[in-house]
This record gives sequence, structure tokens and C-alpha cells, in this order.
Amino acid sequence: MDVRAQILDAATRLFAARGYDGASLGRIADEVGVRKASLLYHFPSKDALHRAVLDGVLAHWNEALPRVLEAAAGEDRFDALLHEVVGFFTAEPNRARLVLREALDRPEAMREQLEGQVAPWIAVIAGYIRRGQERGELRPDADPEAWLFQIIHLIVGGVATADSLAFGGNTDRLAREIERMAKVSLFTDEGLARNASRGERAAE
Amino acid sequence: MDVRAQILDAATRLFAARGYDGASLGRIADEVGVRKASLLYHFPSKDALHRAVLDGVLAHWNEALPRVLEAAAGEDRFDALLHEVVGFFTAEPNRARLVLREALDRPEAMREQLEGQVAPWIAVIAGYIRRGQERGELRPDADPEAWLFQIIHLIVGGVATADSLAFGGNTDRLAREIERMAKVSLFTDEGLARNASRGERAAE
DNA sequence: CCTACCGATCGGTAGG
DNA sequence: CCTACCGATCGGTAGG
Repeated sequence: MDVRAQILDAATRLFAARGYDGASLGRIADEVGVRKASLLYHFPSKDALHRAVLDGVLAHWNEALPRVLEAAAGEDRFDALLHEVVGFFTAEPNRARLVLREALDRPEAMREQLEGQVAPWIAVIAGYIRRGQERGELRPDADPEAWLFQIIHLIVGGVATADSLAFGGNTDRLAREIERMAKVSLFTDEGLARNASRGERAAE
Repeated sequence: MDVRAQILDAATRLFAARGYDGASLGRIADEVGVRKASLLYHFPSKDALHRAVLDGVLAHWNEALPRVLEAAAGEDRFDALLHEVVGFFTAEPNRARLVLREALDRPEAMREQLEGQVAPWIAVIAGYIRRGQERGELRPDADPEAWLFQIIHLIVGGVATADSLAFGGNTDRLAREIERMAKVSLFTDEGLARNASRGERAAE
């Protein structure tokens, strides 16, 4: 791994754990094993480094989401999407923490990112939901865009704060309840029945 | 309002907006209209001020929750609780941001707070849910503690990041979807029917 | 509640 | 990629 990637890696960890102001260039450089001045050769400023870290999180989505949407067959699309989101953030919880911190630290910048980069994909998936509602598989009173936001919110927030909430080893219970809430609040009884039969096959 | 309360007020605002490291004692003092050294007369250190701010958030719950639980009649208890949580955080979104930041910045301290101060109340309310499940009003597959955590999570996180998510004036949609998801994921059809008839009366 | 001040740390630059 | 250094800002203290 070249130095630039090592810097991005350490910066991701420290920005996620301590926030923009709490993470100093000196400590990031220490973790990589270089001097602060050398770090500023690769990234012109702390702000530029921070933006590069956030771009890394966003870049994955622009690659992964189209792939999942195209690959997953129509009926299994929701499971595939759910697992992609869960997998993406559990694989690297710092991604979730970075997103949450950005929402708190710079709400205006986050709003623009959501509108420009995330909203289009939300719209696409919301379209699938609307078709499911027309077929009677999904609850007609569900608000597709709002439902999606809340589920993503539960996953991202849950992963980001897992260390805080994980008392008594209840992370599994929390994760299972998210999945139950997501399904029961979106699928009709008819849709759930079809989903369950598919789930039993998948569990084997 | 005396100086001490003014300091706590300004500190709440700045800690919520910029985090512990991002909020300086100098700026907090500026907003109050005193010198930094004067601020350190009322609170011996930045850390002590921060803890006092968090205690203020917690103190409300130890007063409000027992009150709501006792006052609300059995059948309307869930609506009363939901509105208390929503009202508490929407009235002062900084409370929600502080809680979220604490979970990110000091997960260990947050975990202890949750175990000691919040878990007992969760247990009480979870008991109500279990009784509702035995009566057939609430879904038997719902995990009472986990469901409560997720609903509180949705409300706290939603309020804290409302500025980021509020594009196209969709905060109302997001709030309505939380309420719909909460109800449909907890109540059975029978329970929902009873709830709806009560809701219609309340809406008049 | 103030002025004056301290040591430490910060992001960033000069120059090689 | 380094050493050496800068001005600014930080939390906190002395003394009144």
C-alpha cells in the first residue's frame, strides 16, 4: 500500500473516531510513520484530506449501487439492497461514523451531497417500491422515499453507535429488529408470504 | 437568567453545533458576554462544563418519564410516550445532537449512561409492551427492548440531522413515516383498529 | 468578574 | 520526504 493510501486509511480512522477538529494532522502522520509536513505534500490542506476521505465513501456507492440494482433479480432486489447497505457499513463502521459526523458538523454540505448524489438512487428504488405497491405486495400507505431514508438511517446510525448500544451483547437483537421492522412496515401480508417462502429457501 | 444558566445555554448550543473540540471556551464566553477566565470561575474546566450540559439533558428525563408514565392512561400510554419523546427533542434539537455526538465521541461513557439511566426505563416500558402482546394487541414477534431503541433512535437521529435531510420540505413526510412505521411494526391489526378509533377522536 | 499571561498544540510554510 | 520554524488559538492559572 502506497503512502497516499496509508494516509487516507489513517485519516478515515481518526476523523471517524474523533471528528474533524479532534483529529490532528500530527497524529494522522504519526500513525502512517511520516512527518506532518510530508502529509501536507500529498494533500495540500487538512480540509482537502478530509474531503478526499469523504469522497472515498461516496465513490463506493456510485460503483456498488448500480451493480447491485442490475445484478439482483426483480424479486430478490430488496434483500440484495438491504444486505449491500448493511454489508457496506458493517464491513467498515468508520464509514457510518463519518456520514453521521458530517451530518452534524456540516449539515448544509451534507444536504447538497444527499440531493446531488443520493437522491437520484433513492428515486430509482422508490420507483421499484411503487411498482410493488401497485402489485399489492407492498403496503399502499408506505411513503417510498421516506421509508427508504428511515431504513438507511436505522442501519447507518445503528452501525455508527454500535459501541454505545452494545451492552449485554444485544447487537444481534437490534439488527434483527431492524430487519423485522423494515419488512413488516413495507410488505403486505401477501408480500410477506411470498418473501417468507423465498427466505426459507435462502436459509438452507 | 443568571450567568451560570446563560453559560450552560451557550455551551449547549456550541457543543451541539461544533462538538467538544470544535467549541472553544472563548467563543462560549463571547456569546454570554463575559471573559473566558470568568467562565472558568463558574465551571472549573471545559470538561466539567461539558458534563454539566449533558447532565441537563439527562435531568429532564428523570423528571419527565415518570410523570408521563403515571399520568397517561393505560390505553393512551404509547401515544403519550411517543409525543413526549418527539416533543422533548423537537423543542430543542440540540439535545438530540448532543446525545448523538456523545455516542460518537465517547461510546464507552455513553454505554454506561444508557445502562444506568435509560435501560431501567426501557425495561419498564418493555413490560407494558409484553402485556400488550399477551392481550393480542401488539405483534408477538416484536422485540420490545429492541423496538423501543429503534424508535427512539429514529426520532433522536431524525431531529439531530433534520437540517441535513430537510430538502424539499420533506421533514413532515419523514416524521409521518416514522409514526407509521412505529405503529405498523408494533400493533396487530386488532390493536391498530382500536388505536385508529381512538386517534379519530383525538384528532377532532 | 476582570487583565495579563503561560505552555502546549494546532495547521501550514520555507527551504532543501 | 525531511528539519526547522511561524502565527494563531487553545485550556487553564495568577492575582486582584
